[in-house]
Amino acid sequence: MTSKPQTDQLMTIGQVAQAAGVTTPTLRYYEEEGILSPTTRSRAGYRLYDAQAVEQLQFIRSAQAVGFTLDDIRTLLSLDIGNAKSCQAEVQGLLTQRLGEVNQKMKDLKRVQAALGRALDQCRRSNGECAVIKKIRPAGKRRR
Amino acid sequence: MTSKPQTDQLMTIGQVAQAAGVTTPTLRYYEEEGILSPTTRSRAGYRLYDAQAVEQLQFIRSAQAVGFTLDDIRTLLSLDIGNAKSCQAEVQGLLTQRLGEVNQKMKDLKRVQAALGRALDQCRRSNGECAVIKKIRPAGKRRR
DNA sequence: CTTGACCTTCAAGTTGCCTTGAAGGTGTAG
DNA sequence: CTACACCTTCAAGGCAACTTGAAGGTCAAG
Repeated sequence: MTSKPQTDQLMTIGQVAQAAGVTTPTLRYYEEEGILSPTTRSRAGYRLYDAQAVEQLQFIRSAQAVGFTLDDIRTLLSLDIGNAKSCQAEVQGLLTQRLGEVNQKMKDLKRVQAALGRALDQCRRSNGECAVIKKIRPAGKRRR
Repeated sequence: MTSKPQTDQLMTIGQVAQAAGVTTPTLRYYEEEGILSPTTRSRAGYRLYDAQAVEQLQFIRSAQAVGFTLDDIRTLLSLDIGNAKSCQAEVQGLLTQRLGEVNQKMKDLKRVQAALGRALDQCRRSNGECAVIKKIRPAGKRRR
């Protein structure tokens, strides 16, 4: 047969999950929630995703990491972020509003960064002094 | 209670809640979780907080807004962020690690910002074209 | 001394975002 | 044909971070 072209290949749920660093139940959950659906299904009913899905998942995880809910993200994705073709005053307004939220988060993040930086600075400055050995918990479970 | 708690005065749970924009059950929950405790109690058992509590709450809400869990935040606060006096190699390591996470979040946030910016840009560029009026949901419930 | 806005504790309920388990079909290698 | 690693659906379970409700105590104002 003709060798399959690299571009536009479809992937199974397991391959996408692996590539994006999520689990397969999570992908099924995202479909159920209308956040990310497979491009098509195989004859046997297997979910098949295109390469774009991995990029979208990366966007989703980034947005989640900075505090957006899946509900927020669904709305954002519905605006066809990246290759927007929908654009009404309403859409523009929503985008502008969300950009405002992002800017607020930027401030929040800088505040946290500054606090950590200050603490670390003071920590280094007063070195070789502290006698008390504080027990540090190994930083709870990552990623909600 | 006194209607004007000016300098260095202690505040009741309701006053703190109002000043920080949270609810009183949330403050009680934070105490239960060991995240923020009142400085003292009145004779009748009322929680009394000092002014610092409001600042700490602002830090907590900022950290939450950018995706840190209360568990993360408890750890950070236990390091006495702001006026650090504890400092061991372990603590320094943890702070450095957390700063790394913050930097990752900065990247995530910029990715989201870029995507929104791109969409808005394309939106403005192709104005007066789109015929389809898309129904926009009024942006789900804010704050997880 | 009563009213009404505060405060208290304790317990149960809710929402978001998955995770885990059961029961079974699919596809390729040996 | 048999393993075996995939895939399927459906249902239940779990954890974080609150929220809500019940039952009652506190306190300055009228």
